[in-house]
Amino acid sequence: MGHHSCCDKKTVNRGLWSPEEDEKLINYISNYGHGCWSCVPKFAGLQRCGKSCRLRWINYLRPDLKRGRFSPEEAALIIELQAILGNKWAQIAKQLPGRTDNEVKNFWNTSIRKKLISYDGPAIATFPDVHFNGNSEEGLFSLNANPNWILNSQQDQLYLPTPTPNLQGFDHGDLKLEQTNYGANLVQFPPPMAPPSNSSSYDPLWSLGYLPHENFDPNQEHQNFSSSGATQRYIGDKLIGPSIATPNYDEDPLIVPMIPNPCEIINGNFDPNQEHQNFGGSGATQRYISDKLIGPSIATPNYDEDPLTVPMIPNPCEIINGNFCGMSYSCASLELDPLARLPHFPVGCNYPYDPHVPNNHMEYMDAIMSSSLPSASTLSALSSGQFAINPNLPSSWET
DNA sequence: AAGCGGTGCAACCGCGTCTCC
DNA sequence: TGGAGACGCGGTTGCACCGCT
Repeated sequence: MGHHSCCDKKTVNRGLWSPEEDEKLINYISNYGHGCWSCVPKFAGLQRCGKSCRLRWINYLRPDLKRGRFSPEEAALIIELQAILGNKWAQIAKQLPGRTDNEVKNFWNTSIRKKLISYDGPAIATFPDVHFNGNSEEGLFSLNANPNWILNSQQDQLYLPTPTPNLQGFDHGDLKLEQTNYGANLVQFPPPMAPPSNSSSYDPLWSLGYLPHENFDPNQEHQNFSSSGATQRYIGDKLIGPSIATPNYDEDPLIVPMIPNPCEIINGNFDPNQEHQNFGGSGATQRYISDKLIGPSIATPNYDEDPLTVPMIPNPCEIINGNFCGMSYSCASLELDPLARLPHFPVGCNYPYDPHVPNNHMEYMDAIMSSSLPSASTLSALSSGQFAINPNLPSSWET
């Protein structure tokens, strides 16, 4: 267990910081800035190593830190970002003003991950090959957080649950959701664009990964994913989602379905044996009885016949909150920097899932959700049939 | 009231990356 | 170009606190 070079001295204090040490560090950095961290303890009169000073300042003494419990919005954002980025706590923390990577990491490990682990069994047992950014636990989380992504392996289509009725009337700019036709829930994405140069001006349409398309017709059948197989798409020299099917829609735009939310699952009302909650339909079907997977291949939902054939998906914010209200998830190519489409979550805003709160915070969360869908690697796993969905969910994930 | 276990968080550790010479 | 030091990050540990018995 080697120490940082400046920490080798036996005279260096370790362990908890005393108020006096804190004061010294605050005074020094307030007056001079930290500059070279290795020099800070010397000039500040601290018997600490520079690394320890840096950690103490960043994680505890910084004046812009927001202490206290994580809000549901922050928790939801952490969950979503973790699904996107994996355990990149520093990057996640950058999206949470006033929070440190250590804080986010601790919150994840103590509060969120526990809940996922407590509800892991079937998902792990059923889908041992799931990898998400090379981290099996992240894959596990993705499965649990979004347990109802259904991919038609034959058509290379990723079926995502439809929006909940709560979203009726929810207007994403020019995008109109049509609840009664699953095809209408496939949102069309034009070719990805660069984010606005002024990142401070949040454009919900950009964050959602799409722009209004005047030719969008929610009733057109071919708004499903193309059956022509996976198509590679590039932005510049960047490969975008090699396993994501290119939809045959006006020969160009990406079509991505919206994801609904699983009130029933979260609330414990989900019954996998109920027909409308199955993922049944044409093609091979996966069914669960209790927690056992019945049938070897991927379900193909038949949404045309029964618009209620809607797999549900948990809403992370609701998971944290212990209650649930619906909202949509949208999907865009995640090979773009997902954070480029993520706004900073407004601090102290109202809980955006509250359907009674008529503000546009829903869009923030939608932006988050839109970025939380599987990465290309996950989609590859989906398309190769490596895993499917286990509808068994905890009856309650109270905070 | 005391013991015990669980929980949350501050801090440490090791390693990868960056920067400078 | 390579080496050394500094920095940043993710994983882990240890301890204080709290609730339960």
